[in-house]
Amino acid sequence: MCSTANYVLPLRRTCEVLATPGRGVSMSANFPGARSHGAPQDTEMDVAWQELMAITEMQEFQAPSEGSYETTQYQTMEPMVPMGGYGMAQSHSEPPPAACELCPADTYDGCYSEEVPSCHRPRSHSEAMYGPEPPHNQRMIPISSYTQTSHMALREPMNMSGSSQGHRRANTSLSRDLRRHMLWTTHGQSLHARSADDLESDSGLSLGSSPPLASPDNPVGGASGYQSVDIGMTYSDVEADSVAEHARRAHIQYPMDYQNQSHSYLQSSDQSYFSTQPTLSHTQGNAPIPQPVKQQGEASALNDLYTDSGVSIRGSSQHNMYRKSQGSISTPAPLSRDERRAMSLKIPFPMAKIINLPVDDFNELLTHYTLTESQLALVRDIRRRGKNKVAAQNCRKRKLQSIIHLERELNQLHGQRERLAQERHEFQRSLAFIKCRLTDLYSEVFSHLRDENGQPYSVDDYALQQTPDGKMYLVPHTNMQQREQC
DNA sequence: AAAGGCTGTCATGTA
DNA sequence: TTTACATGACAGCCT
Repeated sequence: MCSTANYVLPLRRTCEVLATPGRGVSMSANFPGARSHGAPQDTEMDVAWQELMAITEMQEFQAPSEGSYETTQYQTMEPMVPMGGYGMAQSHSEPPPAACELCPADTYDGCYSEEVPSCHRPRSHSEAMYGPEPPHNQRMIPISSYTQTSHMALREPMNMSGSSQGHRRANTSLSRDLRRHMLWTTHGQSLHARSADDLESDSGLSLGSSPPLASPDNPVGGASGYQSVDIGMTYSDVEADSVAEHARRAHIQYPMDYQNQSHSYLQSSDQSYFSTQPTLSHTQGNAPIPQPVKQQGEASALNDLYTDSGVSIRGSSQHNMYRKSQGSISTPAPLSRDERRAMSLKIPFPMAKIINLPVDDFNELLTHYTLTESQLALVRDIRRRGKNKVAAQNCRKRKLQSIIHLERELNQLHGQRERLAQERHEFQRSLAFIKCRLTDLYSEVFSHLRDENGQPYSVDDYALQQTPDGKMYLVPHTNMQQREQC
C-alpha cells in the first residue's frame, strides 16, 4: 500500500470556510472504508460531501456502466463558479437547472433543492424506493397463495367475462331441456323403437372405437362387445341421430359452476328415478332396500326411467329448468350418446347414479342387477366418461382462471416496471446535477488553495484527495498515479 | 369456406 | 391394483 501523504503539500488555509484549523483541508466523505468524522466542526460542506458521495455510490450501483465517482470528480474540471449560496439549508426552494452551465451559483439553492431532497438523501431515497413497495407486494398474489385462493378471487371476473355467454347458455339450455322433455314425453316410445340407422352416426372421433378400447372390463372388445342380445342392437348402433344431435349441440350450454353439476346428478336421481326404483343406502338412507330388477324392464319403464331422472350426461345441471318447464314446450332435447346407448341396452338405472355414486355404492348397485357383459361395459364407460367430462370442464375452468390471473399479474408487473423506470430516470437526473455541483465545489475549493508563495495550485499538477480518516490533502498528480498503480 | 371457440372423449400420468 | 382426478391432445360441431 502506498502512503497517502508521501507527497502531501502543506496547505495554506486561505479558505476559512473549507479549511478547518488543525485538520488541514479536511472534509468528510464516504470513501469505501471511510466514515465521516462527524465532529462538531463539520461544515455544511462536509454534509454536502457526504451526501454527494452517497448519491455517487448509489448511482454506481444502479448504473455500473457509467464512470465512477472518483473519475468524474478528479478528471472533470469545470470552470469556477462564485461561492455563496451553497448552504444546504438554503437549497430547497427552486427548480433544478437542466445542466450546471445553466445553473449559476446564485441559483444553486433551487437547483439543489428539488433534485436532492427526494432522491439522493438516503432516507428520502429509501422512502422513495420502498415506500410504495408494500402495496405492490400486497397486491402481488404469490403462486402458492394463488393456488389456494385464486379460484375464489377469480370467480367474479370469470362470471363477468362470461356473463353474456352464460346468459346465452342459460337461454339455450332451457330450450334444449324443453326439447329433451318433449322428446321423451311425446316420442319416448317411438324413440325407443327407432331403427338402428336412426340412432347411428356418432359425432365424435372416438365414438366408433372408444367403447371397446376404453373398456378394460370388456374382454371381448370391438363393437361385438356391446351387442345387445335382447334387442339385437350393437353398442355402436346406438349412436346419435345426426339431425337431433346437431340441434342438441346447437343449444347445449353449461352453467359456469360445474361444481353443482354433480349435485344435480345426485339430486335428480334421488328425487325422480329412485323414488320408484331400487336405490342404495349411501345416498338414500331412508329409502327402502332396492328390489333387484332382473334384467331389462319394459321399454316404457325405461323411458320413464330416463325421463323422470332428467339426467343427461351433457346437461344434468339443467334438470331443474327442465322440470319446471314440463308440459309447456313441444320440442324435446335429444339424448346424449351415452343416454341413447343406455336406453338401447336397457340399463336399469339412471346415468346420474352410474356417474356420481361412490365406487362402493356403484358396485353395490351393480350387484342388485343382473347385467350382461355389454351392459356392464357400457355402464363402466358411462361412468368413466361422465366423470372425465366433469373433470375436463373443471380443468378448462381452472385454465381460464389461471390465464386471467396471469394476465392480471402481467399488467401489474408492467406497471411496476414503468414506475421503476421513472424512478430511475429521476435518480439519474438528480445524480447528473449533483455531479455538476460537485465539480463546481471542487473547483471552488481548489481555487482557494495557495502555496508558500501565495500562488494558486495548478489543477493540472495537483488534485484534492481524501484519506480514510476524512482529511483532505493536496496531492501531486504523479503521486496519485503511483497510488493508482498500487 | 376458414377460423376460432366450445365440448366430449381418449390417453396418460399422478395420488 | 383400483379408483378418482388432472390435463394434453384430438375431433366434431357451431357461430
